[in-house]
Amino acid sequence: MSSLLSALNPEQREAVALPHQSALVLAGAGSGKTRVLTTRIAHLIQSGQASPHGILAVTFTNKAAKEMLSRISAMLPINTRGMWTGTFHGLCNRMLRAHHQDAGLPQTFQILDSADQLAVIKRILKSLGADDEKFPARQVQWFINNAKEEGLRASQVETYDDFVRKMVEFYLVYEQQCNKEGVVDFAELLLRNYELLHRNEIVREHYRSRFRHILVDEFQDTSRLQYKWLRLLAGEQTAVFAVGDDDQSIYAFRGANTGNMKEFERDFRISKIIKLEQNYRSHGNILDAANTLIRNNSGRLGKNLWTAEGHGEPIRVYNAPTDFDEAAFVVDEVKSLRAEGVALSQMALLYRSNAQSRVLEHALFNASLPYRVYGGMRFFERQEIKHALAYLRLIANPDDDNALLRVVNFPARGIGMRSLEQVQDDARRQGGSIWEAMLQKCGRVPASTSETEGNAQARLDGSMAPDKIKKGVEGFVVLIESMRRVCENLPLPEVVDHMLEHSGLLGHYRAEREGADRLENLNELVNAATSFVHEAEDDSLTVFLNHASLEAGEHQAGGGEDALQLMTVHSAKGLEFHSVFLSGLEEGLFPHDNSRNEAGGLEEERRLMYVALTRARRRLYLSFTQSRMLHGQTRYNIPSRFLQEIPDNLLKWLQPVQKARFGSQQPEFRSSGLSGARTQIQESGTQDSAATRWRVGQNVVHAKFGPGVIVNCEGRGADARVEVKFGRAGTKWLLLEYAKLIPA
DNA sequence: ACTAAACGCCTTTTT
DNA sequence: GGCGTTTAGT
Repeated sequence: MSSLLSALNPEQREAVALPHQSALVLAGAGSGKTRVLTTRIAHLIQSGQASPHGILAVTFTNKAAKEMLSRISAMLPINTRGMWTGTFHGLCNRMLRAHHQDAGLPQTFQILDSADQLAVIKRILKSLGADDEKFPARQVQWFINNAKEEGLRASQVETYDDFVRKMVEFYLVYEQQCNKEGVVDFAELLLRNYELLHRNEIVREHYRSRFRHILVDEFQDTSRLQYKWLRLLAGEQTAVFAVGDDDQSIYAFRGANTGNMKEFERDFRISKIIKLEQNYRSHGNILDAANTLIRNNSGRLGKNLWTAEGHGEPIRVYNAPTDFDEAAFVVDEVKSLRAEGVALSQMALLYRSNAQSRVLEHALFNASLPYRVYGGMRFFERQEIKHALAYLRLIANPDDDNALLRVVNFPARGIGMRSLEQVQDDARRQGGSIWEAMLQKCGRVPASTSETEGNAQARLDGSMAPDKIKKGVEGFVVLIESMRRVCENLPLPEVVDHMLEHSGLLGHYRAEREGADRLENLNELVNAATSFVHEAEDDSLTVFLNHASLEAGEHQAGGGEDALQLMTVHSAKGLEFHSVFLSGLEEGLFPHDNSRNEAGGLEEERRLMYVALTRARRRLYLSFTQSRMLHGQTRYNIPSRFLQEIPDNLLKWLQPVQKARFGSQQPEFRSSGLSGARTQIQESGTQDSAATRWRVGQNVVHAKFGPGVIVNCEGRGADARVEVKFGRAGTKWLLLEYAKLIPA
């Protein structure tokens, strides 16, 4: 038997050694999913069934793609060049670039990230004079992306009422604008490529005969369009090897469709689903918690993880009074874990939403613990970086209106709203780009009409001071032109360098009080360009800019060091750590309030919780707070229902250290373990119930509504009433005289 | 006419 | 805390 296969368990081996046919592998968390995928590829190559050239592998993040490649290289002494690996978006980009003409795109087409897209939409809405109360830009963005996800162009969307008609109108203008500027958004990458394959038989057959093996990681997270793309790309001779876990589907909000697994089974005539259920990652208690929790979901494909390891440690639960205390608790535990010899990089702090990271970061910073934040404000999404990228985009293609508008007056160079609107109007009238309009304004176009145009303009806008306008605009035009000229034959890092200095960005941030971080980031951009030149096959500016759009999250300053890992639960998927801290387990936060209205929202939140739990190998901390500062307001919360879905016997409740002297107690808890912990804490503080007046933040139990927390107090004596937020019954005002509230 | 400071707004998760 | 819009100042 091949040495590749000998290290696998029977199910893994079966999957890896499958003959040339499509297959679906249902792989639980920590069951060796990536291992199966990479070994399969290595096996295909080693046994001569495929060459790297004939393999296409789709992953969900760029990180995963890199990981996959490095693991394959470790198994086989071959170069993986020729193999196509990457995200759906990355692969589509690659293919579109190779066939830009067939796809109707300029060679240097640029990619809009979500923020760019939103900016374009806002601009359009403004120019159309749309009512932004009735048509918020976000909603328009959502509408457009959804339509694209459905595979629909503006002309194809069914307009059944005025509202939709309006939306479609925006969509249409947006489409035209993007085409004019030669930019594509994320959804467009997929749709364009789908249309290309659909329409163009030559291209389609080319790739069909080339890629006889397609492997898909995280299949449960594919969207409808992505699935349709796969189906189009896979010919009769193609074996599609899909690996996924329906319990870890956490991207429904961006179109992921677990139903694809069932469709895949049918469309690709899958005879047998291989299930990987042995978990090699976590100890028993952690796995039991995850299994019990996820059983509350309906419609699962069914799967139960088991481990050959022992139960391990109990799951530690901590109830903090405030988010501040929660962070302090995490810091303490991290310190002692480190003292026990656990590397910081083997500890993760997970949270539901990015906003939660700040308190944690603050505490870690003060404790001088090195940490690294993933996601959140990504490197390529920082404003100074976006400014810099905008200049680079203009160097690559000055017709990029979006980029131009971003930096035309940044740093300030005397181009105000007035003159901008003018140039924009001109551009619209002529159907050209803003850049072209600017060139004309400055009399820089030798073309036939330029002179008369310029004069006509000046007359039209007689009320303005044309000289002044021209001055600012002209300065900008000269700047961009000179940058383009100088950078034409410069290597990429020097282009960046030159741009940073001459655009005035460096000067601007040097002069700013709080500009140090930004300067550092800009400097890091030069480094990013340098390493890009070393790694990429094509190191042109255009490809670098694409890289920046598609891999916004990958790059970060200060890698290398042993540091604590901070990230959202979403970005933790696929990773594992010795110890995991999951913070903010509160109703409204996790599960998040916004998920309540969405169909299947709660179940998705639960899968998210499942993902979080299964990241831990050895130790797992769950924490929640009674009050939390969020968006500048204090919120009072009750513990997450997910805590109650974990069996009590797996949990160990921790107490604030300063209370320890009271305690013989490993406290005994009532059936709901939750209120128990709090009782304990309160009793050690103020035993007297008379002394504890009703106060905001107080946890209470109501006979009918169950547990809740006081969020507001009002009145005295007989009129005294409190506003209580209940877990199940919502928020209510209660008269203290009548409502039988019990302090919890 | 342009800039900078001040105010009110929103804030889930990501390619 | 960041954003876009409004306002006051040059």
